[in-house]
Amino acid sequence: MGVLLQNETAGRGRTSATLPWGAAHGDETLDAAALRIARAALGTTPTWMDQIGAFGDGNGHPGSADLSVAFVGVVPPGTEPPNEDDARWAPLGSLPSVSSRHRTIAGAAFDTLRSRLERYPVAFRLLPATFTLSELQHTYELLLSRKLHKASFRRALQTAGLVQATGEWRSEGRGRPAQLFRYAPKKKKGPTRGIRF
Amino acid sequence: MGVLLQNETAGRGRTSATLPWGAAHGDETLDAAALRIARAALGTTPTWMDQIGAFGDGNGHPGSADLSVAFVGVVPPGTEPPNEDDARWAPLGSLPSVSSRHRTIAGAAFDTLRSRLERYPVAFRLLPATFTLSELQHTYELLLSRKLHKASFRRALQTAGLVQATGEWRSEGRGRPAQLFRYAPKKKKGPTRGIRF
DNA sequence: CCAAAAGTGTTGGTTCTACACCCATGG
DNA sequence: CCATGGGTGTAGAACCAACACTTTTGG
Repeated sequence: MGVLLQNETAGRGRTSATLPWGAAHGDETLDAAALRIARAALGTTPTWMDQIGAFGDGNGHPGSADLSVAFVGVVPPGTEPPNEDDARWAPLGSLPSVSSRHRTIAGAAFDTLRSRLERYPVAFRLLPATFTLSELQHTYELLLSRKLHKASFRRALQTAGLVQATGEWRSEGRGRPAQLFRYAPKKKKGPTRGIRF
Repeated sequence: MGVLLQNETAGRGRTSATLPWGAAHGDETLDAAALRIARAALGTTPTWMDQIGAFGDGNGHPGSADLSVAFVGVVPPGTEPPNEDDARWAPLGSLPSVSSRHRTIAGAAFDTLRSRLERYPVAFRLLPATFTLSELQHTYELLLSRKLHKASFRRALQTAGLVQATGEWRSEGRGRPAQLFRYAPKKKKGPTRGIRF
């Protein structure tokens, strides 16, 4: 679980880190601009993106663009940026030398991702095409920041009908090999769950 | 369930309707600007506000501010804008002569409100200080766009411990009078509910 | 054999939904 | 009395968390 940071030379040889950013062109939508910037920083297309929101603290001078429209995107693990000098993955917990606004945005990105997770199966976009159920569970545990019970997790997944067994097995070092699954949602009508206050 | 629209004179005596809007001052935060604009249009302070997001379709000329940062706010029913010539409530279903972006924003506002509802008790901000349980249920049904079962709704509310009976009763015409309640949440820890895919 | 990780069955408690019913009021 | 809406009890189903257990690999 990392955040992609870019190195910037801020004059006199000093470097600082920022989230990937850029200005929107005059004739493109916000989503298109975000996708373009993400691709440029990452070298590949994110498997999922969504807008977080607009951030502005009012500290800008008139005339300067004191407004950031932030987006979140995710990629499967192992994705590396094209050149390590310009961009690198940083752990979410410790973002070194990042402006306070970018720190706020990174936190909000995590919140947005988590809230989307409870409504759409975003977690699968964070995994390769085939994955083990333990990997899926660990992804959910990372995003939700809490441990999940193995049997309950698998039963809920079975009920939701979102994955399909491939028949392949992968040995992960020690222990019994795990079966690989792929994301294959069946359009099922959830019968409108209960209300939560 | 209405949307506050403002009348604007668009030259040559033609009028069009827009969502309340305004430019942000250089030295105020986005939230402060939204609050200021909402107060000006409404005559009173919304009981709840939150950002929806940024909207821009790339159709603007360079130099013009082709970006809208939208907010939702709610007020109890019966709130009337100061003068009916400038602003009025329009039903959400039929927004006459509103630009496509503002139509998009109005729809997104409803979605944002609904998604916040499932996480925070926003519905109470749409009601007066005291209300009947049926009014509360109807508010939830409006926001969720589905019927709720009366007994289940009240049981869930009881469990959540969010309301307090006032002891007052109100006769609503026909039928048995309904007891009035007030919003009085007790800090209770929900023991981390199950997972939903 | 042993440790480790995958995968499954069962059980008891909680929560939800739907039904049925009683209560109080206006007409 | 009756229609209407408020308010409550209960039973069956669905759900969930925890435990216990078996299976299969590497060392």
